[in-house]
Amino acid sequence: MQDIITDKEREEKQSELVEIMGRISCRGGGTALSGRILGLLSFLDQEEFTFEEIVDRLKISKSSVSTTLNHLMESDKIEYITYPGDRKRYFRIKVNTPKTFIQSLRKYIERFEKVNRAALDLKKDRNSRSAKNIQAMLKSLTFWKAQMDEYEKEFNIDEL
Amino acid sequence: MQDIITDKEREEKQSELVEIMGRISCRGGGTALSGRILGLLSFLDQEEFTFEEIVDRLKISKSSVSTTLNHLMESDKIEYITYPGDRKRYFRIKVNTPKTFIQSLRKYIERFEKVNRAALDLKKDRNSRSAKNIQAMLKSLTFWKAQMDEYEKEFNIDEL
DNA sequence: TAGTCAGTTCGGAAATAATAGAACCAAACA
DNA sequence: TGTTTGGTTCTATTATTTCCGAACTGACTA
Repeated sequence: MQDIITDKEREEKQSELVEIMGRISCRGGGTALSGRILGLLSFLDQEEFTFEEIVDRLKISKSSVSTTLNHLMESDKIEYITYPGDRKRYFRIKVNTPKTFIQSLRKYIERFEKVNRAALDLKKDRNSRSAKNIQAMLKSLTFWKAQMDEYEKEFNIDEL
Repeated sequence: MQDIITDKEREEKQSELVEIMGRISCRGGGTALSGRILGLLSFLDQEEFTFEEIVDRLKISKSSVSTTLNHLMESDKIEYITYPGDRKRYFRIKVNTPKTFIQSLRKYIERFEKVNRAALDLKKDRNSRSAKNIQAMLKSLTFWKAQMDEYEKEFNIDEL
């Protein structure tokens, strides 16, 4: 049964989700603030927000918005567009963020793998408990890297 | 060509890796200290370490070691064993840690999925740019959850 | 040329997290 | 009974992160 919901109610609920995103984003490598900005650009019905709108709606300082927007652009999570005769930048989420998400995870995994491989090479006894554990770990890391390749193949959306 | 390496050199290199683990572990949800403890228990040739040995080797305070060891045990990364007539606890890494690693990731993904699904439900226009982006995201989250199931099946080592 | 607009940059305050220090405690033991 | 061993717990201290305010900048505009 579909509830009838007013636009105002809808927006309130959306704003709640924005706050939740802020909370989630702390884990997942981001600040509360970057999470809320991502939520705003993603969850509201409005598709593009100016700098000022973001400041007003989220009630965060211009400086924080400025630095956070730049981080989010650097990490390819958002982008902005402009309109002729309008100085403002209109920010919006960049489509298909998940790919970049995986890329940073891959980097982490690769680093981890490297250290563990080095540690294994230094082991006196490769059949020791801890050496075997490292081997098991490396095996599963290999699994995940393969899965990532799979993923990139499957979701390989055309880059801009 | 295999290099000949003395035990001393080996241990030095292993200790270096322990420090690197400390650095890596910051990302990956842990403290530098917990990373170093994991490295110590995992990378050295010695398989079991007492509380005191950890304190001495890593030069961190008893209190920090105590709390960190307890965290690591809670999150199933390490365990200890005892020997009759010896009060000391002998700490060692718990085999097959990777599984628990995936479990925490899964929890995060599920939370993220939930918020995004809620946001999608609140969208006025499901064909809007941001709505489509959410849909794409959800699709890839589904992919990863399936991959995790796959992983657990493949690496399903017998629980203690 | 002065003034506004749309931000950026710099310094620091506030909050939070990580680590240490010291006192404490329970079990074993002399 | 007092003392040592093997830790724990509670309270600082220190470091780091996050965020803000205020001053600044460069492009445009009146």
